[in-house]
Amino acid sequence: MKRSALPAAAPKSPRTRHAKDAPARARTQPESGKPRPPGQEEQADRRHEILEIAAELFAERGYRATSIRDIAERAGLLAGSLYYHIRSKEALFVEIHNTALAAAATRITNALEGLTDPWARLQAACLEMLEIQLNSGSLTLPIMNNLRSVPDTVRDVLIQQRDDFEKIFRELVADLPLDGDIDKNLYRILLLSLLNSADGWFREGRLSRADIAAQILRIFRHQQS
Amino acid sequence: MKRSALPAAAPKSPRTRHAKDAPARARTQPESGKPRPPGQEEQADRRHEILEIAAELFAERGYRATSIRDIAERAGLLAGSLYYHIRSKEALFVEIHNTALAAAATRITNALEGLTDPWARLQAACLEMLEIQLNSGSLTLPIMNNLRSVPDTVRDVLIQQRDDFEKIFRELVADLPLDGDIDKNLYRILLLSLLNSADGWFREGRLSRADIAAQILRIFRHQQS
DNA sequence: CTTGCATTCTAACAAATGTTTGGTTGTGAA
DNA sequence: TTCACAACCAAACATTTGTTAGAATGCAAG
Repeated sequence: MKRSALPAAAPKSPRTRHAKDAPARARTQPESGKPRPPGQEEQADRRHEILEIAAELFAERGYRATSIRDIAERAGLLAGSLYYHIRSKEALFVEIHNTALAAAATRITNALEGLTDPWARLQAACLEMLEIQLNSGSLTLPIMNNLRSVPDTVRDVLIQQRDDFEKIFRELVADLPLDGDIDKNLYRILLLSLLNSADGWFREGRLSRADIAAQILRIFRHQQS
Repeated sequence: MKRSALPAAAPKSPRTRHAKDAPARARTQPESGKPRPPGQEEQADRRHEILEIAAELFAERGYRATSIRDIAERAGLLAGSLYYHIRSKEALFVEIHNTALAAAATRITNALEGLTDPWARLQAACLEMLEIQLNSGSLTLPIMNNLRSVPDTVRDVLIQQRDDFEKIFRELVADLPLDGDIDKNLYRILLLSLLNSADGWFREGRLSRADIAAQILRIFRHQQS
């Protein structure tokens, strides 16, 4: 309710503000880390930056708790200016989710390259999924849990996209020499539920991500030969 | 954005409504199932009903996506009337969470009664936790995931309360004859993460809750003797 | 009937929300 | 210089939000 600490003054006349105070870093250079070749690829670059900022906020606060003004402020814009780059908040969220899922899929597929042992493949996938899920900075984080707070129109699209993504794990689990009385469907669902909510239980400093992946496989490995 | 279908008329003068149309079931009897001894225990009964309604809505839509007016409408009241029973939305949520955690703790403790084998105890706890998590109707459902969308002031209280609750599972896991290279802390965290997000992956009709609990233990059971 | 009390309504408030419109700026091309 | 255009600002809009204040309602006790 009261997250932003106001300057404790000027409570009157909210419509005579003269800019240069709220956006907090407007009108400075875009401060990109690279030396920035000044002639090209600058069009969709700003948009990508905005997508990353929005993804980070959505990841740490959820869809509804993240306002358009929050995203705009972090990007150094005013709220209305965001609509030059995006069509709506829902469309922004869906696009973030789609590109994140696609990026995660290719990252996991790449991490599997060269591995043949089914358990080693599963462990590599778990580790890569943990890295993805715990680096909420970049645009690779799917927000696949927390679908409760998202509007109905958005959720259906996300679920469809998520099911496509989970096909990777469906094949991984299918190749496992699991005992016959273990339901492979539930097995995969439980494993994915763990990984998807990783940022809910992960504590920095204890076990490394590789250790956790190894521990997960130590639990989920059964009837190995 | 447009969840409530308006009556498609009367767009003007929104402050001359004459009641008896919006609350949908105002002014009827409290419709309690019991024959209702009409002299007593009626004070806190209405309040309990409101807590249950709010708990159900919070569970299925999340904290921010559930408005005071949603809760009030489901209870047959107007928004302002809710404040006769509650102090604020945050306090309502915290109270729901506390009573839910307490109820869940006693349910699980009761389910453990008489069982001595550590694996049987763990399975009973898992099954009871599943029942709790999948019956979002009553006031026993903790909302322990989804803490991202909750305000900062509330989250700290919930986390403290949740840690107390998880002590039950801490002892359950401590009694397990697990292999030495399995981190019991992570083991418990992963198991709880599964159970807490159960309503995110459970699909009605496939496996029964008891089957799922058995499957979970088939996965998490190691080095048994 | 009257009084008191519990419960709900009516009506508004300020703030926050997603979004739109029209203007302003800088920059590169002509 | 002029032109065009991409990117942003300024200012508002209509809703929705949590919350409050005061007036009605009904019911039980006196």
